[in-house]
Amino acid sequence: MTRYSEIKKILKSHKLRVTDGRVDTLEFFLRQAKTLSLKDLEKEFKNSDRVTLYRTLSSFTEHGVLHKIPDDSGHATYGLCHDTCSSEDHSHDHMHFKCNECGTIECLEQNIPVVKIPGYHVKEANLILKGICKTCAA
Amino acid sequence: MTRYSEIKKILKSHKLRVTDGRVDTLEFFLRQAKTLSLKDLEKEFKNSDRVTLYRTLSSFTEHGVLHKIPDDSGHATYGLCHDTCSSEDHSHDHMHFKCNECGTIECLEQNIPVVKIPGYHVKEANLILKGICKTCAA
DNA sequence: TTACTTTTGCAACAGTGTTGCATATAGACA
DNA sequence: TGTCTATATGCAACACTGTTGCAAAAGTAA
Ligand SMILES: [Mn+2]
Ligand SMILES: [Mn+2]
Ligand SMILES: [Zn+2]
Ligand SMILES: [Zn+2]
Repeated sequence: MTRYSEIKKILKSHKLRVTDGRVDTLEFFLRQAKTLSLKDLEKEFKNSDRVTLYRTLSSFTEHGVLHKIPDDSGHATYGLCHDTCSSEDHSHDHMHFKCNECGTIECLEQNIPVVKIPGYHVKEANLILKGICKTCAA
Repeated sequence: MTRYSEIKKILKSHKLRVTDGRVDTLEFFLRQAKTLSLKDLEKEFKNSDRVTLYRTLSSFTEHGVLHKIPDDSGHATYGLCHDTCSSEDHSHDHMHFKCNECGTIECLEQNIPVVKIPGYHVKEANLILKGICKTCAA
């Protein structure tokens, strides 16, 4: 199976129309294998419209191809979902790591510990660790 | 001791000049006893300049009167520090809770569990829980 | 009171995110 | 394959938070 047909398959399985821009964007995510921001896409696809890239990220997130990683920096970052995610079931319990040196944000394997607080209904948890990543620490 | 002299004392102990705006802002934080954003201050102090309020939050944060609470919504929120915080020592390990209904962000007593990841240097952790707060759940 | 330092108010700008709308295109179906 | 309809795209424009520069005002210490 070619890379292109694989990407098309992913898009279709998430009920997304196959367009050139979406194929390129998804291919970029798969090739980079790391989280990306709108800015990253803008740099990569200089001829593409900013708003279209923005909407690509939105629809990917909505359809379970990507998940939005909460960040206080003002730069929204996106990471690939696992195969299990769809428009319907789209949940993530893993934590994230932001490197103070290279700036990359990584999805970690580890899940966020369950926290219970008397009187509260906890429905969601976001844990972001900061420090020096494996690559930069080496 | 009057409220005003108490507030003056707090400002001075954090090496901040006592100005009308700072007294009002700190008084508001103490009275509300909850986290506040720049927007909240703008609503309360309609005659004040937005930039001045912004800088008040900045200097308070810098001098250990407030701590900035990371939020992905784009609204930076601030909470009072404990008495122990100063310009020098200004650390927080507690988690925060954001209510999906009333929108308030609370500082929780509980500290964030320590997470270790092989190969990484974790220096900071931010855990934000979301759901329904005690007041809204009742 | 004076002299020095910091804060304030105003204007202006930067950056991200977001919407509306006309046009182009993908996917479905005859 | 050609036609139709819903969706995606490109462009312009806007909303909003955060941020800086600078001159005038105010705080503090001598
Ligand atoms: Mn992730
Ligand atoms: Mn707090
Ligand atoms: Zn790194
Ligand atoms: Zn609530």
